[in-house]
Amino acid sequence: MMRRMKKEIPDDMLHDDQIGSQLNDEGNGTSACGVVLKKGPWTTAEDDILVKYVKKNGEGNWNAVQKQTGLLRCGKSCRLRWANHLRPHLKKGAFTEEEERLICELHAKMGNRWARMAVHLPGRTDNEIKNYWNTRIKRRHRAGLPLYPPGIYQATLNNQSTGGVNGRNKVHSDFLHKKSFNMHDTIFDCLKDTQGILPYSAELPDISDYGNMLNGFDSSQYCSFVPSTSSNPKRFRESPMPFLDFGCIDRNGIYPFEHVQDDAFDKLTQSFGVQSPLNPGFFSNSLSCYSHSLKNGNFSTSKPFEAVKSELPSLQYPEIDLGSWGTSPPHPLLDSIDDFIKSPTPISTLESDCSSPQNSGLLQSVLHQRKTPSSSQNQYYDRSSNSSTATPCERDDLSAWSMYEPEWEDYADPVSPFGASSILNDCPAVGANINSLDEQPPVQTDNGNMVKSENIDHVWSPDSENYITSLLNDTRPDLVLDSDWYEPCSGHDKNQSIVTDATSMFQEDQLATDYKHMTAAGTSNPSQVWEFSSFGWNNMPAVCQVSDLG
DNA sequence: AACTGTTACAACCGCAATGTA
DNA sequence: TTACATTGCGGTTGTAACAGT
Repeated sequence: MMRRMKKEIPDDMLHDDQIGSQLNDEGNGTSACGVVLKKGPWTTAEDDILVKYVKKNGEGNWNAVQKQTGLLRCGKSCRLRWANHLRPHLKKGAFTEEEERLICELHAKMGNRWARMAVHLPGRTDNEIKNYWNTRIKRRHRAGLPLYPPGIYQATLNNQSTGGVNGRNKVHSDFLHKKSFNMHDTIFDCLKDTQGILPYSAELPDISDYGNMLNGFDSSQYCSFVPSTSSNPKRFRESPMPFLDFGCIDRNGIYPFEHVQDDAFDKLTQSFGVQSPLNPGFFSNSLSCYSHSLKNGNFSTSKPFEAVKSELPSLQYPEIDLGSWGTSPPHPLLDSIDDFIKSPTPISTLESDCSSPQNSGLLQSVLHQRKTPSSSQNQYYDRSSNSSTATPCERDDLSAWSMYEPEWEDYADPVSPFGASSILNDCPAVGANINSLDEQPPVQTDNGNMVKSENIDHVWSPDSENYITSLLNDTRPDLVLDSDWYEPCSGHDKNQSIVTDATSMFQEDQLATDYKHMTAAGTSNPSQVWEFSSFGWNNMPAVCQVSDLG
């Protein structure tokens, strides 16, 4: 990676506008003593002051720096400067190949948890890693390459599948994580106004990622997603998904979806200025599917919404940390999905209205699409027949992961889920070397400069059926009781029905397309690019996380 | 040489978590 | 228990340096 050394800025080169305009921790650009604080690049003199202070007083109490030294920097800025530049044993310079590989692996596990990643890279700061990764994202996006090197994804899956008793649910959790649910705030606002209630957030499917999923299957694009309008994902985690007023839930815990108020969707549509798939018909019909399914399935004695939640295409619940399902705020509709999965209720009775040929289920639809020779993407995903025999356990060299094995559960990331299409698109090629960074080494240009290029020839080609099967086996072995669970009339009606019911509402490509348009129209910022086919490049979720650090 | 686009880096911002009086 | 301060984190932005045209 090309590195540049930034010039140190002498004291007298700072402009006036770099002084005092910063909002410090007190929020007014001044210190507690009313001193106008400076912002912008640090000077060597300031560094010296800070270093001396830390040597004398140790780290911490950063707000005291200004008070004791007169340094016109807020405590936060001092801490950052020290942590990222001044503290000893910082490793400067380009990342080594080993470090780059490690970052990829760590990101696959942790997502955008830079600070935790930095722990594994001595001398490197979270900021460095973050910058590196963001640059990598742009670079690879531009090159049309998958973000993760081959082997990362599957190895991660393998690890999580064997990484502990908690792996199952936690992986599932990541799979569904809300971070990938980035819907314009307007949705929340208008619905909140209408519904007046912000129901538990976990029940609603992530429409955006159903779109992602569909498009993800369909697209060779590696990833993309709807950008959040909130700059802080933590905020988004808290954003409920108030599509429904669960105050209407009946005493059996079943939500009568017919009660979804149409005007809520009208508002929603209006907010985006387009006719959207989020129209009343869409939701009421789709949700009614669930309702009927649940009712028909005699879910009243179980916890229907958990079932729905879990059996949606394992993809999106706005805020779910399966690792903490047991500790989530109690909701009458939420409990362990396993209760449902293990329910003695004959699954045949769960056949819903959605199980019509027209609504045969997202996964089935996707699989069918994959099987269709005319699929525009088949070329891309086709791979040798022997690849289809590969199982997660057979794939890749997992040695690179061994060092993290004991820590798997430490890196469950409720923030960085499996992305729907990320999962499906990021599948490494069979036999790919996990140690490969999927990048070409720097190429020397005519003038001798080294330019890092992308290997555009690399193709990740998951086998749809085996891949999804292994995926679900890895993520929800309790769900996928057999590898051919998705096969119609395979005798595994239960599983199929579950998935079918859960995914039927989003199985139409047009829906995803419409919603894509809707979201695009909904942004107030014309320059903001809304991508829908999968995850966004500037906010790539982890390939997987297993559990939360807690 | 001028311009444009990209990269790498530094720093800021807002928020949440944690600590403390 | 609560209010406030501090710390930590991740996203975003700004910009210098560089590459290509």
